[in-house]
Amino acid sequence: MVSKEESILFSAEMLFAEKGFDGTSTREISKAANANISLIAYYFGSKEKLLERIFEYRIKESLDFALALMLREDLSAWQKLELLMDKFVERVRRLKYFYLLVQREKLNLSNPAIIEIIRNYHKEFLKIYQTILKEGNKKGVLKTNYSLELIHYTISGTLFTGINALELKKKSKDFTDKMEQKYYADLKKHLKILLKHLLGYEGKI
Amino acid sequence: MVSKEESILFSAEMLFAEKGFDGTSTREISKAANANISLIAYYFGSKEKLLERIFEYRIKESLDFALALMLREDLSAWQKLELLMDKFVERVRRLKYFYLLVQREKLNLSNPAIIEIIRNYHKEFLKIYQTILKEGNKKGVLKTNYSLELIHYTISGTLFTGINALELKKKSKDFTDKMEQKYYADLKKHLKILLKHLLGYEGKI
DNA sequence: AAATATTAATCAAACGATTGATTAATTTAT
DNA sequence: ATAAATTAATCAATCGTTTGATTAATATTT
Repeated sequence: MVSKEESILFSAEMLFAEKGFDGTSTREISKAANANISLIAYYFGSKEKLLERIFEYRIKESLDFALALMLREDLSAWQKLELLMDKFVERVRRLKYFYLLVQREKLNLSNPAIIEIIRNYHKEFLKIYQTILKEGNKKGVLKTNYSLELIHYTISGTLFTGINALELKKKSKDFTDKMEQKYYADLKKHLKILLKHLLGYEGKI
Repeated sequence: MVSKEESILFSAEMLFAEKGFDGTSTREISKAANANISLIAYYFGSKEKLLERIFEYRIKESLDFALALMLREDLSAWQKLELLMDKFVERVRRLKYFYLLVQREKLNLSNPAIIEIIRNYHKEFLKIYQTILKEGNKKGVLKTNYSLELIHYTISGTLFTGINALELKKKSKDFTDKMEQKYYADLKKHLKILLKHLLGYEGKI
């Protein structure tokens, strides 16, 4: 049982992701959420602030999983990176609407509050990389002289571009579930290979 | 001296890129183009068809440069790839509004005509990679067993993600022209390193 | 060469529909 | 009975598009 407030939030997330912020009307949102249109103002203040709330809601939980991973002591640095790639892919897959929204807003850069959230998210993500890499560097298995920023662009760029292209493929009728499974498996493997090369990891993946 | 038709086309390209299709009104476009609002219908039929015309206009010239590069006989396969990376970066930089638009529409997938243009563009680009790689493979300097599609996702994903992040950086006052120059140089280098690893190139870059 | 007809380009004004937001009234829960 | 949640109705503003008229240039006929 979800409240009207949550219903509006989730409906808006999906609609904003699929049709864009300006391409989605408050009436569409309220209809999809089965809520009266004035409840948007009642719970969120405005359409714009509803968008901001979606970001706050999702980002809050977004870095936690990476942070928790970083602190695990039963894994080597490289194992952490491998797991990070797997979990990152799965997360973007599970929250595809939200990450579509993130990509849209990265192109927009019009809402200052959201710009700040994205900036901070990026910064925190780099920190996590850095912590893991320092650990791997101490043991001499990973090199850290390569630009972390460029590595991050490649990892997230490959992931998002790959998943967007998948959405295009899925529009074809002859694209099966099995093919989708393989697609995600290949993508995960590819991300690890990229990291292996860029970080000079010599072990098996 | 540009005609009103061109003026509308270029103004719309910039506005659609910066504010999105739905975020841009026909009145804004006509004002930016210094043209009467009815000229949009007169020259293009509708706002939607104006968007399609922008794609047709830019895509037509877009593959030509890659095609011409592919046919050059004075360059080795690896040299062609290096040049392709340089030119690709420079092109996206020069036509940043258009490539912003492309990224937006890759998230949208609502206009069938544009979906088809993007699909074809992607297909043609893969062909060009393939032709160059076959040539490099014949001489044994490049391996071609790696997925071309994944390589393309990584190259274009890295490029677009990098350039989008640059736009975010440029919003800071202390980001100088010199830093931007270095940023682009580093990005080009990084793309070549990615290719080198993924294609198993052993020579110097 | 002059007069007429046709075309392309441009304009201000208006169209009906939809937009995000707000009001005041009503229902529901505490 | 008070507070919180929800509703229908309404607001001014803006949306994409269309209209009918005007200008200037070109083509055709006399």
